[in-house]
Amino acid sequence: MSAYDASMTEPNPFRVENCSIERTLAVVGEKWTFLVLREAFNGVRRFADMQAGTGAPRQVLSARLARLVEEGLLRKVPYREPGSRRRDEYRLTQKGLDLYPIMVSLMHWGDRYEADPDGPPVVLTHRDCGSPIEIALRCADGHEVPSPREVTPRLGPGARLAG
Amino acid sequence: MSAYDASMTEPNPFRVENCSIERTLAVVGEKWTFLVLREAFNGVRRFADMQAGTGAPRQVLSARLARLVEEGLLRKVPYREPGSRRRDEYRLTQKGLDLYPIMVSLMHWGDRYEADPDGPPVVLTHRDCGSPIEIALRCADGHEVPSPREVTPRLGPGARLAG
DNA sequence: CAGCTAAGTCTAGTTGACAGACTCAGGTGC
DNA sequence: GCACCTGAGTCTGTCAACTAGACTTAGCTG
Repeated sequence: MSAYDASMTEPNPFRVENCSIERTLAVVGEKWTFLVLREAFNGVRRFADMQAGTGAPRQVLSARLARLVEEGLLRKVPYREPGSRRRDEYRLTQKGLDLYPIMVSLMHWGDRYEADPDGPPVVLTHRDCGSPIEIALRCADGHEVPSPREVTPRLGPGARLAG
Repeated sequence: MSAYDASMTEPNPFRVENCSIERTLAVVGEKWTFLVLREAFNGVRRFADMQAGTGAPRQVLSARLARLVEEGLLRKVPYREPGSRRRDEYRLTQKGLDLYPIMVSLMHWGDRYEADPDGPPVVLTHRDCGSPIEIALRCADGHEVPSPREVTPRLGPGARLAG
């Protein structure tokens, strides 16, 4: 997947029927799910707080939480406030935590193109030194890869070409 | 936005009403749009090819293309095959191209957690040296930041706290 | 048992996706 | 000028998901 020359009969010779992006989208590729995940990354764990943070209708939130638990991105952890019944919180699993680069990328693009004129509302910083966080594309040899144009797709071991 | 300690009254002190993630999601936060963008990054430009690659119903595709043009992520470029009328192709703008880290992150997460047992279907490589592409989180001082737990959010210049 | 409250579930109306068919609009050949 | 062509839409009725608001559930406490 890169910006690619279209002077071929098949516009995309890397069109696979088991595309990983599409697999990811099947799990998280819609607004409410992303917002739930955003809340989870912000440490929000309880239903009511998730609802306040996302603005999702309860039915939508309930369904998304159940789905994310089922898919293994969130797990339920029981808790009980004094005076209340036992309830569950929702916490990110490692599988869920590994979505972090996606969330940061979404934020940075929004910071750049959709933020208010005052600038970004939240800045992510390195806990140890305080410098802002960046997302970098590089190759395994350590080269910087600043643009999609310097990326060449290759068919991988699991490639199944589509019609 | 990081994995955060929840032992406070406000579960998320960085809850802003102008969240950049949410701004991004308002533009691209649903399946069909991402699939259109995937095709665009793969060099697919024409309606019929977009449709073949995404599987989107024509009405959905037409609406998404129009929206992406309106939002400035795609632009229309006229073309004409001999024997045919003038038509438009759809190409990524810089604004659209800057979504690349999101697309790569989606792919990598899918490669890791949702791919077939044979492995990823497509591997992105550095054009100049052939090594696989990676996404790295680091800070502006050059430190590696391997986990959300090493990230500290701060309110930015545009922060508008939510209720 | 009544009251409480967080986390769901329900319901009728609205909106968007969907499959399939139809239309449109320039180019070409007759 | 007309018929044919074809890629890019547009239309339509059905189905699925979202939505706002209300209601229910299920443990705990007094």
